Amino acid sequence: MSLKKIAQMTGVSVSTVGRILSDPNHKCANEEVRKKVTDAAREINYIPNASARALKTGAKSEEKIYRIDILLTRASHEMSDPFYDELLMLLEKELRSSGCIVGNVWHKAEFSDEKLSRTDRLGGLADELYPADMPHSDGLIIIGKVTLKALKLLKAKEKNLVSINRNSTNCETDEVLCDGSRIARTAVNYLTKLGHTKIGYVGDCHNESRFTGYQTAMMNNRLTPDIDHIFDTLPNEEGGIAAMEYFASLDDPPTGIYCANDILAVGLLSAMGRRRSRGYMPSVISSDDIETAQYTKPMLTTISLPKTEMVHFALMLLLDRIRGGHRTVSRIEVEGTLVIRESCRQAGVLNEPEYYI
Amino acid sequence: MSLKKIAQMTGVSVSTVGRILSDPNHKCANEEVRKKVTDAAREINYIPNASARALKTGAKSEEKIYRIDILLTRASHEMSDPFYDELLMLLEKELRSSGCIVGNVWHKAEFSDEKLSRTDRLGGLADELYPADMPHSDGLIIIGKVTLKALKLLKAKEKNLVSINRNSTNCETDEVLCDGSRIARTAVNYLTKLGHTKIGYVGDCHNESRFTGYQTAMMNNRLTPDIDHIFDTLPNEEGGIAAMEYFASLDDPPTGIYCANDILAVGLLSAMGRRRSRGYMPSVISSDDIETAQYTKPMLTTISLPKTEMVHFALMLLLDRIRGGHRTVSRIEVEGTLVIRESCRQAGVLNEPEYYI
DNA sequence: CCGCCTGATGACAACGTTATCACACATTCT
DNA sequence: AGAATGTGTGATAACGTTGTCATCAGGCGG
Repeated sequence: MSLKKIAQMTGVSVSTVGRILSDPNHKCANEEVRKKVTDAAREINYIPNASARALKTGAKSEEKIYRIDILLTRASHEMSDPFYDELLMLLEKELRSSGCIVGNVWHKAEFSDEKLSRTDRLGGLADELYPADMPHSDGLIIIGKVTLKALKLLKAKEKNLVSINRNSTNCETDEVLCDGSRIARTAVNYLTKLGHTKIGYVGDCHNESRFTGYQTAMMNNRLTPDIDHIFDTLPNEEGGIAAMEYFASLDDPPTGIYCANDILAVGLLSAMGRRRSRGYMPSVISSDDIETAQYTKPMLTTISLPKTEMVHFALMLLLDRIRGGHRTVSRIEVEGTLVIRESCRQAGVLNEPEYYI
Repeated sequence: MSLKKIAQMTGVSVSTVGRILSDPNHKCANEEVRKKVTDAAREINYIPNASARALKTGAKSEEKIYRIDILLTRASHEMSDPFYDELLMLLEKELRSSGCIVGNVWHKAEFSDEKLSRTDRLGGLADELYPADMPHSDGLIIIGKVTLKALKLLKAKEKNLVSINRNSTNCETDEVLCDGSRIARTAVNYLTKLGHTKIGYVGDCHNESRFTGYQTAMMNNRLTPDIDHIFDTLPNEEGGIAAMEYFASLDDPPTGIYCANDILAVGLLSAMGRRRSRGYMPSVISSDDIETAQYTKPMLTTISLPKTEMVHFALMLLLDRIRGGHRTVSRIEVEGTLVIRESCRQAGVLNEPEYYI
């Protein structure tokens, strides 16, 4: 399979074999040796190694190695949410193991914060990411939400881009997403299957598909959500704590609570631990499945988003676009999976006190 | 441009640089060294030499050739719709050009016809496709609708499968689809942009996302569809003809008509040709973009489904599943594109009579 | 005869990367 | 304390090819 092999077969040097087989003109060697070598080459069906040849000659490689940039954006209230960091980590891993190299990694809030989205500010940032003179990377993967304006500015600079997000679609770029509504429904359905009828919601109530999912799931189960059981808050740990304190103060609190994301539930559970004397220990379910969900007390039952697959698909979509496999805007939708741990109990059964030390 | 260069810049060995830059896990080196190296790499815009890498690692680069089966199903009323045949043709082409082998190609109605979906009948068909002793292909691509029961039986026999469809999701398997509702909205929006306010619908009105899309688009444009302008029919050529005859008989017919698919529009246009004496020549738009849409008179304006990309993605999804790239059910959604030909005119302007010879 | 050219050949060093080994050093266990 | 384990490194050897050089034989003119 190599020049060396042929050299051994014929008893001549590697140099001679290489010379004979690579020179198109039949002028470079003794006729007798040449025949011996070409015969041997034919016999073992010799195919020159393109990589080695390219390496030596410095020519273009057969398979290009792509350089991919990453932009991680989050709104200011999402700063504490580890979900994005986990995605980022997995994405870098995926890039490397797919033979790509990680270019610039930006971590910015300005692109997703509405209040900062004045065009000039955004233009400045887009220029910062892609200065006129700098050589481009081959593509950009955006994690998190980006305002429409910012997206258009970015798209003007870099047309190979794909975004990964918890949910919601922007319809402007290739995108990997999870149907937030479906996720919420799965969560609520699980609570009802456990017998819960008074099911609360904690999280953002505006422009949040998980909230609408909660509503439809309640409706489908013929339950009408008590207005007092809906706690509208920014999705962070403090919000969870506040929600717990609020619910515990109610005369008729929900027995099951769906938190729009894990970090809310983490806050809620920690508050529950501190308040265990009150005896109010509702079942809690959320969605995302961040790392810490395995280490709460009780361990958090949640709808797990397939983070590994999300970054996998994002790269797949991006590479396909770079290579010209598709041209129209495309979306990949993945599904969440219910991961049952400890934080949900049958209705009427309190969570075990020993969890809350 | 090489590891050596970076090694010189940072003062560490080539080995360390290589290890840091190619190891997917962040765990292989001192954090300080790692930062120094990655920074230097970024600075000189390092791109690994693919040839060298392939040379070193890719000595064993034999790519498996997969054998893929195809199942084309259609309901009895869809038999005349060439959309599926075009998908099939493109899919076979895509398979071949991707180095796959086309296995069995079945063309069956039984799997999608509800009335035939008795379990024993379906079990028999699933057995026919996959007899117990026959060696499996590597995967199956389904074009068209399949009843849920049939899908489950098939899935039991062949777990690598993906389905391609006009719209609607089954949530059971990997799937490539087009949002029917969005397509209908694009079509209706185009008609309103041309000034039409009396917009009719021709097609299936039950369980058809294109119909709901028509309705929401009308609502969004503050138009209330006249009940007389909605023609409920099976989506075939006869239905289009019948619709035309029906609309022409109305005192106040729609000036623009959205047909749920091209084959309806083809029928409608042919009827319009024969009836031109009546002088009723509405704008007509539909969706799918089958081949014949280019050859009607007038040429059909339609929302084109990216058929090539659909089959491309179907194979991509299937191969990724076969190779273990993802495990949860995933969906790829593609978008239709408005293709403006001749069949839509400004409101108030009749279609040119010369089109209808 | 010597020196010079020519043509054929082999030895060897690159190309840039990754894999293997060995070493130094820190940590833990017996 | 000493041994066993684990960590971060660097030196080095491949991978298959091509380019550079040295060698060697033979032929030529001087």
